[in-house]
Amino acid sequence: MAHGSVATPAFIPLATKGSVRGLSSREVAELGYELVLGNTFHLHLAPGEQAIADRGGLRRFMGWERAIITDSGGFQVFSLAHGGVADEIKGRRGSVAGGAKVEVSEEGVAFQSLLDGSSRFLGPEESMRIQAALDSDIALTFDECTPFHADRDYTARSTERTHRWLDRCLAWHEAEGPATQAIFGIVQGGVHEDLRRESAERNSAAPVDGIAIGGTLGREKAEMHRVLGFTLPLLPTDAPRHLLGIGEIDDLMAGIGMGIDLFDCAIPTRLARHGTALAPDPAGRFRIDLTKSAYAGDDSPIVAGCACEVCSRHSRAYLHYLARNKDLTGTRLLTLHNLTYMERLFSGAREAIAAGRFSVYSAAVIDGASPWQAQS
RNA sequence: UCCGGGGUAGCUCAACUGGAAGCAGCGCUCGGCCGUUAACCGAGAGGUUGUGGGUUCGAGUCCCACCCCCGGAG
Repeated sequence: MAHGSVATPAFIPLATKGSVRGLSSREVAELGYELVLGNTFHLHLAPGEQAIADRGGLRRFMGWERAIITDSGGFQVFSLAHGGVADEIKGRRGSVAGGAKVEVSEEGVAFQSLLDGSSRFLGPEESMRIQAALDSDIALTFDECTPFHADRDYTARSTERTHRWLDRCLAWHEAEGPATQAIFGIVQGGVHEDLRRESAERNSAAPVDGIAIGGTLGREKAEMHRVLGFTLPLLPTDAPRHLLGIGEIDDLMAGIGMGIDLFDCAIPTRLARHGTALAPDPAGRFRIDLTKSAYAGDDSPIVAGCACEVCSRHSRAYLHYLARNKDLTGTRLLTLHNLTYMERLFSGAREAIAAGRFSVYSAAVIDGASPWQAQS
């Protein structure tokens, strides 16, 4: 890649709107990350791709010297219609009303801007043009994220359309896109094996540099594992595989075990802003909610033995106090811890893989060992 | 001491001329958060309306006394 290599498997922090929320780009680099994910949709609405291009592209704009991958915006447009994306994609009924007008056609997606209500349109060519202007190292093709509640017939037609969009993205990129920019296709198909197979074959046959897996992966973790289980073997082994949006620790271990190279997720940064720290606690879903009053007098660090700045200097009591007060310093500290923890988890996985003992490492992590404990 | 204003949920406050005490904000407790509409969202608990009398079918609302708080005057 033009701006550095990425050791895999890797976790990719989200910089949706051009920043890893709460941290400076220098801090993110110092944590060891080599790739962050920006978003076409958000950056198009504000400040606009032209403004970013005028400032030398997204990397220079946000002061990040390493590589950037940009999501195509398909998922975001989808979220406009469905409101609570997580609820919809996992088959729950969303609590937040969607409401925004979104019309999907063969051409692309017409919608109203959340910022000013203006009419907007995003299609394969627009998405690729914007990603070219952002000058990301890796662009994702424009797709429709199939909802859990879509029936098989809709999912089939949607996936077919996403494939036609894939061709249009590649055509635009070949004609006008930056030669240095890599392209990842996206496998859709919902939870249906035959549709996933068709989509995997379609993407594998296309001249892409990597393949991402998107769309709903089912309601339960077991179903996600099932879908990944029959999808991954269909992908070429010589190109990076990116599982979009998945980031709970047990799922990451499972995904790495199945051969996924890249993961991006809002969890470490969002949970941090909501007062929750990542921790080696399977019973607590690998989270510790520091806003709970139980931590008001807890002098221990978030995770004993964690070498991060936060755990080496601050107590749970202090972080509890900061979180209760919605103090920005608390937000930053928890973000630093969570991203440090996630990177430790992945560097541990890389070492374990190199040593041929990933299954042991993974089992230990899922069983409640910290990354450094699982390594030994 | 006098005049005025005020005591309703843990806090700050709602409740037209007396008619079932509030979808109130904050806080608290619990849930949620997975290609970020998210420093966010949802649910719940919580009141003998300062105290004691009185009028009334009915009083947070009116009357009397007292206790606190705020402002002003002496």
